[in-house]
Amino acid sequence: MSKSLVIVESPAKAKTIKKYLGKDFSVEASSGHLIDLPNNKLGVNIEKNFKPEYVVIKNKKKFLDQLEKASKKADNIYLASDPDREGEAIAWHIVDRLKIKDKAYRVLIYEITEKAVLEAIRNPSRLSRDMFEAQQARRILDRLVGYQVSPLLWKKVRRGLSAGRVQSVALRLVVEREREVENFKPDEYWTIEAELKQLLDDAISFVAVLSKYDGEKVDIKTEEAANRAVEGLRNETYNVISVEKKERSRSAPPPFITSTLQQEASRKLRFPVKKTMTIAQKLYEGVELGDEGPAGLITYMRTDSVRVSEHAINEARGYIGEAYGADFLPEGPNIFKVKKSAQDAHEAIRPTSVIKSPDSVKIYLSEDEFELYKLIWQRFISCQMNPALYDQTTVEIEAGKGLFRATGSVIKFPGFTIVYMEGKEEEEEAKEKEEEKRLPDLSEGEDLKLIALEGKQHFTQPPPRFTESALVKELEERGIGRPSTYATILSTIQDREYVIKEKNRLKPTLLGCAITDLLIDGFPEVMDVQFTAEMEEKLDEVEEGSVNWVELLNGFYKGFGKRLEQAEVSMRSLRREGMPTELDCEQCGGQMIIKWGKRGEFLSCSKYPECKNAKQFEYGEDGEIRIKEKKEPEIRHDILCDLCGKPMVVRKSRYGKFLGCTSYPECKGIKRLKDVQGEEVDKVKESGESTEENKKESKRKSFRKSPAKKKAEVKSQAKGYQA
DNA sequence: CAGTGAGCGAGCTTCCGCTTGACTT
Repeated sequence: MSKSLVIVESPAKAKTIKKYLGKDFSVEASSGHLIDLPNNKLGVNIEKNFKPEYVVIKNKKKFLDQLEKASKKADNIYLASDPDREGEAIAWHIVDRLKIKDKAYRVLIYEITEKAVLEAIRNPSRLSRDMFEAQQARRILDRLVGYQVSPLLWKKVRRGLSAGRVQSVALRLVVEREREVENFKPDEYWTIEAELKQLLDDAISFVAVLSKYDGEKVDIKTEEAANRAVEGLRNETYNVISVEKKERSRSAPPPFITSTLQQEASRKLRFPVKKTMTIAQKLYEGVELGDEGPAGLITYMRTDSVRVSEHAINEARGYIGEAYGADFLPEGPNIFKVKKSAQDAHEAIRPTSVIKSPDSVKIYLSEDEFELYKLIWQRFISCQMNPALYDQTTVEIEAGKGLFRATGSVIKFPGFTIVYMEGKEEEEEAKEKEEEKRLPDLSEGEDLKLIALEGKQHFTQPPPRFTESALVKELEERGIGRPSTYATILSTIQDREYVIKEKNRLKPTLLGCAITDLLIDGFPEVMDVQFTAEMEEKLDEVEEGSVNWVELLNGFYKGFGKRLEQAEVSMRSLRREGMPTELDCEQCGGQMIIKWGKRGEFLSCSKYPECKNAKQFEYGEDGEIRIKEKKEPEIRHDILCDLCGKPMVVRKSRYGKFLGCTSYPECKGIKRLKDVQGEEVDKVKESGESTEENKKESKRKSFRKSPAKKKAEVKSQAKGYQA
């Protein structure tokens, strides 16, 4: 009997698939990519048709060795990495490295059900060079941008900065939103609201809003105009002229994909994007369920598709029929359309088994795991349920020249909302509440009693800053970034101090704004939000075999290479000009800017040389700038240097204070404080103080580095001490 | 007890997209 090896990406997936296949199959996982461009250099030979240099990724050698061992025992090797561009490249690199072309087959598994897996294994194909080359082109393009523009920023702005096709556009979106907020001029407007009720004794009141006056749409800008309108309408008769009832239905939202899961977990559970992904990973990999043993509770959490396996739909329909009754179960399954740009390699995020209701597994989960699982479970069940039905009533009321309007909405049938309601952003939520008010049963021609009539002042609102998940939504809609990278994009732009979180919303720093402006100026094509979409179109052509991958890169580099050369000379140097800050100069009121001296960054007045104010500073927790007041050295004109006769100055060392010559380093004259005038030696006190000194010492050593990197250096130093 | 300061400047930073353990603190 011949032995077969199946290679997948995820170890959790390997475990599941193993159960479906017989003992003639062994299943191994690659744990993602094994081969990549080198980390420490460009690794692309631009002159030689962009020839890439491939190396084994650090820490991945053992996975490759493991695969090699397993492949030697196998007669057939099925490469079942994910059925998308990256998966194809993973497969290609493995075949290439292990030299197993003769016994290698490609297998495309779209859903992890027994039936689908067996069928996929039964229909193997060959690897696709075109698809691999599309991935290679994508990879090289990103490398060319990232590894050539970033060094430009080191040179022009500050060390450690970064730029890239994805992160720089994400940053741009945040910066542009901020500018919309800044430039927003709130407009005043007024609404006229009438509180009315029927002429019956126990009638309940409702509110109608003036929509037209004298046949014109209401547009009131000032308090005076509002008062005039109120006065003109106060003594009119309020008469119902039309009552319109309409049935409205709302359909269930599709099951989760990565971006929508992140949004809902953020709105409903207040989870940051990263937390959502960590918990989802845990639910996917498996949770110990008492006697039952470990089980993966959800399908794969990094997906861009709303597709659901037939098996899962049937299971959900069975559950809905039983738990909620036939009224809630549609005649056929609800099918959702997969976005055209989706790679569709995985199913939607759903429970692996609907039977495992949130409550039935609650005791095995942490609070957060339970909440996220409940969210995923409910969303999935609800997506196969009937729409909710509402009765919406619109009433028009005439009062002299004024026409008032009131709307109300009553739920008739809850449908899917009995299980799950989609979360709303604060702004939307307020609006919806307005619309969901009840109206009394009114009839045409009926006169109403006016209880109150008043003008209400409003202001138009600026667009809100992005939350983390709102930015992910925006990126996803524009096809920028992938489910596996959304969380890292957010950390990157925050780690670089391009963006900070303020009240849970993303706000660009001055550095972020400055970098964005430089990049838009120097690389307008790459910074265009359309760039990725256009790149994807061309990658599709490479996949189809109609365009060669080198051709694609040539086309891109023709313009980009020129931009690089240009930017090298013409990009503004913020190192020279100074980086703007929020701080004002205390001497002349001008703006303080960060400049670069021989000793690294310092704060300088932008009016230099007219104003010579300068300050030392350091970066605090959130990248904010903390001024270090520099003490003027205490010059002792009464004490003179033994060697050259100049005055001496009190200096500090790690051992305490001493006197040094003012003309150091030309003159190295030194005196001890206690030797002059019998003064007390200002000794450095106990150990606590001296470690404080040591800290300062190490900080100064690394003050030229970006704060994010400081941590890394402290680590490597600690290692050095131990060795 | 002895010794201390300032500054030069080597080598380093970085991308996007797959995936998890392997690290110390």
